[in-house]
Amino acid sequence: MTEAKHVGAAPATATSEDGISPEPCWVRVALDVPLMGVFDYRSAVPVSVGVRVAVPFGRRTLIGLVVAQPERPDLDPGQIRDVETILDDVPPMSAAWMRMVAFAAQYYQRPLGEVALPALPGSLRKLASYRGKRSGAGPVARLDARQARAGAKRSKATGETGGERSGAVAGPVDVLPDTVLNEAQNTAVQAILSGQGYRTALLHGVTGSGKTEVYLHVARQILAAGRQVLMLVPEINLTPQFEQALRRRFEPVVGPAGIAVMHSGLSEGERLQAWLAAQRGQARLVLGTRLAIFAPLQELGLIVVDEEHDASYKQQDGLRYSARDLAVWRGHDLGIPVVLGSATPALETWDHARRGRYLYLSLPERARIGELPTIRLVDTRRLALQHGLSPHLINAMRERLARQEQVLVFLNRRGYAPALHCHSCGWVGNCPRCTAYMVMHRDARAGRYVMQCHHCGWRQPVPRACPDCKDQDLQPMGRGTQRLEEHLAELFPGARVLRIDADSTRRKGSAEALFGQVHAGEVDILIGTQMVAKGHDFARLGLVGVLNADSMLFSHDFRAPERLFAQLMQVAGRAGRHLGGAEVLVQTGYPEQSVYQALLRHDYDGFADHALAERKTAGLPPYSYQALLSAEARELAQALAFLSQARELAQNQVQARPGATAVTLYDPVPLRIVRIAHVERAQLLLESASRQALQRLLQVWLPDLPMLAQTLRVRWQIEIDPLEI
DNA sequence: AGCACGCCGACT
DNA sequence: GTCGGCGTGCTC
Repeated sequence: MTEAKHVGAAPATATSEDGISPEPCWVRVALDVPLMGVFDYRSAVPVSVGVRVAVPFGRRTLIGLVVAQPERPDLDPGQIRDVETILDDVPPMSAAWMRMVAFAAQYYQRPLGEVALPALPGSLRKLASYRGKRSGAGPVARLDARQARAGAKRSKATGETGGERSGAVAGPVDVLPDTVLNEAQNTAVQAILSGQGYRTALLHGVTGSGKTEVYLHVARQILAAGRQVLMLVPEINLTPQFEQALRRRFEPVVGPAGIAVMHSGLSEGERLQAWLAAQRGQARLVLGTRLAIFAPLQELGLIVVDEEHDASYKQQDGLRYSARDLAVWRGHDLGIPVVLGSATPALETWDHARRGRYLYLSLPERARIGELPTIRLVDTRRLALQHGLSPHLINAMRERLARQEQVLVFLNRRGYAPALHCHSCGWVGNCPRCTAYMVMHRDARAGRYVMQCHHCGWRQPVPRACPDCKDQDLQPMGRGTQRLEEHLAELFPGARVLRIDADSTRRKGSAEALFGQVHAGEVDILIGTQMVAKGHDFARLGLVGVLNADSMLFSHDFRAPERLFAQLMQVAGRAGRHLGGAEVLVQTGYPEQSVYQALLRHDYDGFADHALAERKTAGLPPYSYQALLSAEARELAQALAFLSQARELAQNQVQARPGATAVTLYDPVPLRIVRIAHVERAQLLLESASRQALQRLLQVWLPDLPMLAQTLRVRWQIEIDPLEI
């Protein structure tokens, strides 16, 4: 047995004073490998649960997390290897944190290590950060040393002695200059704070109704009570103003170090710094994207999830967790309040509120000046459209522009035209690697057009003639934001037109710059994709035109109307918060659709109740629970074969347990876009009225799949509570 | 997922 | 003769 080395604090003593080796200790370690289960190791000294260790694994060494100290190992002791290093440069992860990752691993059907380790900053889980570097002390010691040096430099410069410790809330919190709340906001704050222990509240209010003020007032009380606050937002880059607001309000109390930001855009060092600040209790308030739900917060007293309906809370690769759902779980586990805020709550959330499982708090009107914009539908079925624009919209734009107001034209389709089409033979340009149209793009710098695949990134020049019939009459089909920009510039020659989409904001910081132009009033007509729908409050925006909204309705996904409603409400919310009399024109060929009718009345409640009734009839979520098995292979047939054999295995499992709540196994189906980058994909949906029944089936079924996948040469993954099917 | 072992093609 | 292609087998 070799002696485990320590990194950081106290050295380990493997042998006692008299030189006799004590009994070895067993440690159970979670590793970030795609193998179900945990791995036992031998250690000379006991290692607490929640401590990281470096262990040999096959031919390499990995950092793992100790999850148990078993009496006996699972394996024959002869097969068990020794812990190489105990990494005790940070305190053990708390029992509560361990519970959370264990729950997530179990619920999302992944190995514990694949959840726990990626939840740590990279430098704490990669051995490279402990090797080779000078002083060898590891990333934490290096960071602390650097900060101590920086601190010494600062205090030398300012003549101060002590460092700025902001571990605890300093001074009376009531000194804060707080805004005055309206009655509904006040009621909400009181209701959230009045309960004892766990409680999830749905804070329902349109854009501008003052949800943020409610968060801030509640947070202030929690901070004053000496607890930490976690605030989640969908995308940190779209809401730097959120951080500004927090800093303005809370920096005087908790200090600059009292607020930490966590998102995927941070560098390795910044990430570690924020994580340590949270872990050590220096950060009292953590603002972050979905990954921040795993922040180690020992004194957590409140979790806020802003725009809780937003799909960004669901991770779409690796561990497919929902940060919103984990927030509710964590709040429940810790016995603390959770606030879910939205103008258009997810129907799952709405259902909980309706049943009284969540506290329902409504902020009915806009808190500040301004009224809700008027929404009008423009029935495009009998209209002659000009470049896709109805006469109504064009006229309304004229009027608004004449009044020096800004106009937003919303079109959720980037590029010049969604396809290239041959008028004589009907050929349409497809991606050579995918079963998808190539999108025509205008390369502004080169002044010419290129074809681009939005699924795999493939690019090629625009063909001069049709590859099939050699006809040269190739025409762009449909309209993207670039083409719309061109048309609008022709239609409104005097107007300053700006386009904001993923293409025009590719370079870092350019989104900020473009939004800045809009805010500064340097833009008359703004063209935007969904990028413009989130977060920004355009003070001088008098009119929003929505093009092509119907395309979202045609999606086969049962959540399409819900997403459309949320998106349109969100876009409508951009308009005239301070202006008054703002208007939203939605062009549609289906004005009688209930989504649009509800939208006209700003009637989320009506829409949601109607949609829920439909879901209930159809047995769809939230009245059932789903899991999605997807498979990819070179040939669709392989993927389908894997899925149908998997389905058979599941069928056997279902039949083996009569009396259990039924789990429906649908037929395997190819994905709508079958091939992406030469990989063909299919999926199998599982559904049950009982979450437990579904979970139990998955537990016995999934272990059979790796072998099946290997023989059929198929890659697969399981997603729990899929958002898109 | 890595990482190595293991057998078959074009080259310093 | 090797370098290297990725098939498959294993990891407490």
